[in-house]
Order: sequence, then C-alpha cells, then structure tokens
Amino acid sequence: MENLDFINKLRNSGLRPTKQRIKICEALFNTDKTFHFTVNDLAEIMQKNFNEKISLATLYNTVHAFKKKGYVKEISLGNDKSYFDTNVSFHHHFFDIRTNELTDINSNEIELKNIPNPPKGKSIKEIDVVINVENDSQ
Amino acid sequence: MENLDFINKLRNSGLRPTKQRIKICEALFNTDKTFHFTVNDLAEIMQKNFNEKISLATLYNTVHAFKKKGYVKEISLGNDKSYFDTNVSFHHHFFDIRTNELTDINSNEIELKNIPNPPKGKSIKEIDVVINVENDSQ
DNA sequence: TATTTAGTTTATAATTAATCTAAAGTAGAA
DNA sequence: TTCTACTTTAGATTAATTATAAACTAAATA
Repeated sequence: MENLDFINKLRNSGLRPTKQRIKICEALFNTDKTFHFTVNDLAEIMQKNFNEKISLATLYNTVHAFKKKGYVKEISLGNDKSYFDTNVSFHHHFFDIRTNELTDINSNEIELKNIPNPPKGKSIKEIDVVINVENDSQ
Repeated sequence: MENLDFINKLRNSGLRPTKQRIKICEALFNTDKTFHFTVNDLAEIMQKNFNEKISLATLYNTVHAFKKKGYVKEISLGNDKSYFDTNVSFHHHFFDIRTNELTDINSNEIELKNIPNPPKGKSIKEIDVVINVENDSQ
C-alpha cells in the first residue's frame, strides 16, 4: 500500500491524516502478516523500525481510534495488558502463558456446538476462545 | 461449614489458620453459591458483610495462596482487573461487557469440536471460552 | 497565499490495579 | 512461657492507562 492509500483511508473514515497516523498505518497495515501488539510494543516498533518517536498518549489515542473504526481489534486475555490485533475477522487464539505469544486460529478450525442461551434479556455480542499453551518441557 | 473445618482445611494445606484467613474462608466458601470477585470486591465484602477491615496486601496474598492451593481459580477476561472464582471446576463464562457481571457455564453446556493442534512443541493447558453479552436494548 | 479554527500531538500529571517492603504482630513448636 | 518463622499491615512502588492543558497543524476560508 502506498502512503496515499493510507491518507485516503484515514480521510474517508473521518480521521485527519496526520504524520503520526500515517506512520502508524505503515507499521500496522503494510504487510499481509497479522500483528499482535500492546501499545508499548507499538511504541518500540515505531522507534526502532521507523525511527519515529511518537508519544504514548498519541499511540493510545490512535489505536483506540483505529479500534473504533474497525481497523484493529482488542483481544481479551487474563493479562494486565491490552493486546490489539490487525486481524479483525472473527477468530480465536493460542496464548503462550509463559511468553505471552499469540497465534491466530481461524474461526472455522474450532466448532462450537450447543452454545447455551444467554441470561434473560441479554444477547451474544462475541465469543472468544483462548487456548492456553506452554512448552512441553515445562 | 464450621470454623473448625476451615481451620483444618488451612492447616492441612500448610497455611496458618490466621483470623483473617478464617474470615475470608467464611466469606468465600460458606455457601453453595459461586462467587466471582476481584480482590477489591472482596475487601468490600469483608468490610460490609463481616465488619472486618483486612488490608489489601493481605487479601492479595491470601487470594493468591488460595489460588495456589486450588481453592479459587483466576479468570481470564479482557479487562484490566483480575477476577477470581470459587468454582474451580472446568467451566466457561458469560461476561456482560457493560456491567462486568460473570455467569458460569457448565463445561458440558459447550462442546468444542475440532480443537486445532497447538504450535509445535507446545501443549494445551486450558481452554477458556468467554461469551460476551450485553442487554438487548443496547 | 495568509488567516483562522477545530482537531491533534505532546510532555507531564493523575489514576488505577497490583506488588513490594520493612516493621509489628501472632501461631505453633519446643 | 519463650522462641522462631510466618503473617499482617500501612505505606511506598511499579506499570498500564487516561486526563490535562499548552503547543502544533491540517484544512477550510478569505
């Protein structure tokens, strides 16, 4: 993707195409690979790989703005940290409880049978399956 | 359950039966109902229902000691908080994304078919299914 | 192109959950 | 009882996240 594409993508969704946001788009969306990251991870990536020092506050704002627009997805784990995922399609995860490493599982690789009825008056928004793993040697 | 039972339970598992731990046992295990709580919730319960002011540090220590002994279970959610559960059997949860309310789902109410193979060299420790719900009117 | 203005970025402070520390307290063994 | 090791406590610390207010900048307007 070209910078211009990111600029249009941002503009079309009502986000001003600032220098910082464009760079963050490059970091997150300029590849086919899925990224799993915390905001802190992203800060390091911007610094090391892009030589851009963007303040944490801006990174939090931008990641949350992107989440609101559906460009990234927040992942539910039992950690004290929030993980984000550039794969916004419905899918699940392996989670390495030692290294905190995440691996995608396609939604069609897991079949949920007999989903129980939600409590009265409530409806299902999303189902998250987390398969916690660790090294065999542990 | 009698206090003496809790004292023995604690002693048998190598935990000193202190006044604070016995009271916490009463609060958590003196009922058939399942409790879902954060350490902060527990602090309020001890204060309001038992008129015991126990320091947060002690509550953290005790809950983690109980977790290590398998008396409570830590639950993985996408929150910034750690939830604990007095239902230590293998089961899943509804999670109300507005109110943070948890509801148990018996493990036999959900059937997982086609669990994919974990990444090479890793083995599965636990599977957590969280069904996120919210009120119909939202 | 210069000016305006509304949204953005930044450094810094504030907040929150959780953990650590070191002193005081207490259970249980001798 | 006395002693010792473990426990509790208040208060400090850490780490993730959010709020604030001043400086900045994109883009609309003149």
